Amino acid sequence: MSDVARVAGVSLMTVSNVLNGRPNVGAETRLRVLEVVDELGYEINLTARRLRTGRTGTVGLIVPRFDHQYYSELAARISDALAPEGLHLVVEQSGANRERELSALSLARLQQYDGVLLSAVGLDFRDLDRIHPDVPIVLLGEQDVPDRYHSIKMGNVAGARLATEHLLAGGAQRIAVLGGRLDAPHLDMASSRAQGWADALDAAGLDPDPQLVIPLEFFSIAEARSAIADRIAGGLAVDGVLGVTDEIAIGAMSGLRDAGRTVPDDVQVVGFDNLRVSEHVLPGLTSVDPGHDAMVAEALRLLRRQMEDKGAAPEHVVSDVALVERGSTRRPR
Amino acid sequence: MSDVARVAGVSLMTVSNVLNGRPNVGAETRLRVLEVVDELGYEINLTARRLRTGRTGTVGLIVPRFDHQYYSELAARISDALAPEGLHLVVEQSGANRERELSALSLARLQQYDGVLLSAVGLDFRDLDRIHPDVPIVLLGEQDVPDRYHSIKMGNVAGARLATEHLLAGGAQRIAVLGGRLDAPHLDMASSRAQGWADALDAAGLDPDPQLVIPLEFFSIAEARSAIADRIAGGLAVDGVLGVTDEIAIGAMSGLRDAGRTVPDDVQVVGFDNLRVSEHVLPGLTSVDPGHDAMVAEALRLLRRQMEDKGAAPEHVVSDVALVERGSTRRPR
DNA sequence: CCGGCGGGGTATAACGTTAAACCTCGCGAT
DNA sequence: ATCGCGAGGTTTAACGTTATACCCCGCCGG
Repeated sequence: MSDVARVAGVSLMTVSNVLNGRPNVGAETRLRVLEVVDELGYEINLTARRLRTGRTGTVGLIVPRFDHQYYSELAARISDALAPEGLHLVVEQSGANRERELSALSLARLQQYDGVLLSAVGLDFRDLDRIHPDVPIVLLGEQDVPDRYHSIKMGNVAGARLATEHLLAGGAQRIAVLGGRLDAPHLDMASSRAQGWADALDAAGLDPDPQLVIPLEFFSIAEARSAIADRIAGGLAVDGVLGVTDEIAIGAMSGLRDAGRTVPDDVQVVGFDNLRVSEHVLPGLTSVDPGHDAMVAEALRLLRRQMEDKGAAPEHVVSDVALVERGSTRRPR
Repeated sequence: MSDVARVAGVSLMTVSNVLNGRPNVGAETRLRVLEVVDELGYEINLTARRLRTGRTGTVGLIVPRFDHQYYSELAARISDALAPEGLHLVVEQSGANRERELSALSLARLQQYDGVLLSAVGLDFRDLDRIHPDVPIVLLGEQDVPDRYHSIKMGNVAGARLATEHLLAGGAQRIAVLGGRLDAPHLDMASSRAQGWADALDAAGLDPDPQLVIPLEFFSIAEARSAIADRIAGGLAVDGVLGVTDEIAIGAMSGLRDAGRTVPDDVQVVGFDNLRVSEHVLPGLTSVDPGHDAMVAEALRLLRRQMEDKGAAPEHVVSDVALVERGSTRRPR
């Protein structure tokens, strides 16, 4: 910048003023400066600007994995929603293991953003309590979180219940919850969706059979596929599967086919998340739609509120869920 | 940091030295400093460090869309590969439209990273020529790029040819290339894969029928699905489909089913990218594997080379492709 | 004719680090 | 006795911006 100033024969501040469109610069001067900028190929140093101003124009999104579709769709939605406001999204992967999660979460890293959207499944309360950043944060979450954070939660229990009721209405009696768990220390995604499943069965006067709760470690398609196929090969009787995510449900459909079952005639399948691809797999996957757009809109609203007013009182929003019926389940009779 | 220094009764530099594990700090002093750091909850300001040192420990990956699976899988792979080296990956979306692409590409933004992996489809030569950054860059690319950049290219032509030959071997005669185009100004992904298709047909003594080149705008599953269904409804005779990406091929399978065709009996389908999900759709999607791990490894090698030696001569690597056969195509007879 | 004011512009001091030079011991070798 | 040296530490000057205060000049109203 000082090179530009020298060549243009003005002061540093004038160059800065021109570049930032500030007033009190003469028209000729402005033109001359812009010319020199172009000529020298000068580009502003965002790091220095950030150090000086404290603003970055950048929002960070932290997700456990880039390659879980739910997160990549989320990232795309948020990025698109942020663009009109002149804000930029950058995405970081916190990773499966704790060490990397903590490193991504270190206050130091978070402070590089004007605001942070944190979608951290593995995270537990104590980690969150350790950090008390002055960066605006919104937790996008599946699990319960400390009250002092702003948060958007999915209607996990309600959605899983809706899905399970739909399976029951279609005639299913033995519904497995693939990827679920019942004994989690905190109410995380896997356990709250399993909870919705149990609630629906209870309400229907059925006993949730622990055998039908099939935990998964990585929540991947491949893992889900082999898990359900193995159980069936092991003699488990099943006529409905609630995948705790769409990816798991997609894996389940393949696994059921591996095991010689047809969907939806032998076994109905329903997923959770309503991913874009779910409409296009064969048969189309019935899924719980968590209201993506509303979640994103709310998340950004909470973020903006904090950016404008540091002391804004935490809000906790729970998104509405809805069931999207497709070919992997039978219409209620 | 100066607070820490004052409370610990040492100089700023000593605190800095402790925090960076530099020598020439006494054991007691080190301990005392660390205590105070903890007590005050001090966290280093990465922006200031970056301004001073010029290093960030961060690599940027710029992709057109987060929610195209190919890119999210790529991001995950790269992030995983970078972690052991103590480098951090952040991902930015350049977006579909030119304006946002240019903004993501502004030298200013790129300079925030120690290195940049650029996977920009929409980009044309002139954009790339405008920037001549001193940040190490590797182009991950589908299209031809200026020689002065380091680049990793997929074996697009070879892969598409392989796939088409496989369809021919399985007995297909009228093979559509969904998402392809032949008249592109530059050899981008869509046109180089279409080129491979044309090459294979030529070699087999068949005439590439322009009707069978079905261009797409967004390369989305939904678009592919309706495009193929519409063509078939319009009377197009087809017994093989080469989707230029796996997502397109997945859409094609749904569209074929919508049109009353079965896969692979009526129509064989093959994709390109070998996404994780492709193994698990029904039927399994035959796909061209572009050698993901090798590409990532090479990309990082080129990046490191530039980081270590600014003036390193540009290298251009083309990845090896391989066909992965699954249920969406017939075995050669 | 003077005071005030606004347009155009500049000088200076930060923002929070770290590289580099430098300082001061105490100790062992000469 | 002196020198060199290394361990432990400090001082200073950047890195590239921008906020703030300030300066100068011409013009307008009273």
